[in-house]
Amino acid sequence: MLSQVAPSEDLVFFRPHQFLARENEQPDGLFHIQEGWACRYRMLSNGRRQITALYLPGDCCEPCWALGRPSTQPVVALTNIRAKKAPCRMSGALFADSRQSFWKSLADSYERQANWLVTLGRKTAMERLSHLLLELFERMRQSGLAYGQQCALPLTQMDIADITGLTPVHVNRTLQVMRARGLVELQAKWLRIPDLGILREIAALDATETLA
Amino acid sequence: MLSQVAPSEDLVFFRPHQFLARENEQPDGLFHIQEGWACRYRMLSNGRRQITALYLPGDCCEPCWALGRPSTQPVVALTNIRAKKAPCRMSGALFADSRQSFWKSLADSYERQANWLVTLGRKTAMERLSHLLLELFERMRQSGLAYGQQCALPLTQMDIADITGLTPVHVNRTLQVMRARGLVELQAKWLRIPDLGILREIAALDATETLA
DNA sequence: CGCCTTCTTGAGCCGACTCAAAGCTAGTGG
DNA sequence: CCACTAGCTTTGAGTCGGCTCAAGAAGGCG
Repeated sequence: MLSQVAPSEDLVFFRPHQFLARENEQPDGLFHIQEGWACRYRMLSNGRRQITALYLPGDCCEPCWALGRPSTQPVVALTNIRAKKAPCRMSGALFADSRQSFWKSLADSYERQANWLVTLGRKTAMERLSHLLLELFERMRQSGLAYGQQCALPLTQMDIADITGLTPVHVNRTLQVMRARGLVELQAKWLRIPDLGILREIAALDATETLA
Repeated sequence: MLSQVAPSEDLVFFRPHQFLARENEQPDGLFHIQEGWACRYRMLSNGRRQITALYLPGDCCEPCWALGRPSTQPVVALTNIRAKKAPCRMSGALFADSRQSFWKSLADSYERQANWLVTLGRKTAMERLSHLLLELFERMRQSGLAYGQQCALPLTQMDIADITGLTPVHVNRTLQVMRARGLVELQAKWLRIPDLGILREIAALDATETLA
């Protein structure tokens, strides 16, 4: 992957809670995440927080930056991260190679956001959690990081609460019900979904939602 | 803008409840809305509905279609609409003229979605309504369709409920409180905001949210 | 071992929901 | 001009899903 030039400054690393981008900052490059998870979020008064995007291995962070705007929400590492930094300019010659994949990641990201509007606006706690776990499993699977019915899931219940718009306490209680019903196994940052079809039904997902 | 060919078939009209696009359909063109309002939405079981985007006069419907995907959510007219249909292909010569404005509308739409994730996930009924009314006023103003502190707002309370993730009954009661406090005037499809600053505070909006 | 974060449990509360009915309003046709 | 209708708005009363506050248990790590 690294050419003979192999600019070592292309590879960047982050630790949990470190910022990949701050609010109102014009990022100087896109991150192609090779390992680790990050998220974009916004804080409100009262300490309320809402996570508005997750970046998993293989993801581009953040597609919208290439449209030439400052980042309006901070992006922070949730785990240790290894990423490759690419220049932001769409006109760049290097960038032309990955034009297709870039537009795909932008469209995916856009569609995921639209799906989450539906979930946050209209769904119950169990439907929200089912949506999240299915989406994460599916994204990990497409990156070749799922093993059978399982994958890593390095989120705390508080992170999950801030994605699903719930409180950590209610996430905990709802997950217990789901575990008791055999819908998911989730412990030690590891997720197993015994039956994707059943969980999809519970998530009240549209047949067309790809979760990719 | 229209060349000497001036194809009259570029102009299209819709009536309320008519579809601009259906689910899983590859739209053959983008609509530049000249007059009227439309929305994108998704239906769930139990008749639950969530609106995921609004298209106002001056808006491009739907930026994401140009990225070459079938529409995953239907788009329907909320009022009478007059629009201009443009070919979808980004490579088109005609399209190059409006490349800048297209990317701007895509980025705006993406950012509005991210802002609404925060509102639907973490905000109270009054904060949600304040966010919506401010955003609509601001968008109308930028299109030159606001007059002083007022603008048209051709939505029913049920539409508003489906945007804000509330029930029509609760929208009604919350609007009454807001009217009683002098925060907004809203009647006969007409909106007046006596004090934008106060409403912005109540909306719990981030200082960086442009609402454009 | 001690510290810190995360997870779990309990008890009480409240914002928003449901169900149901009545009052408006605008448009239609006689 | 008025009756009729359909859709929208308003009101009331009761319920509930998810929240808050608080404390304790279980990990993980130096």
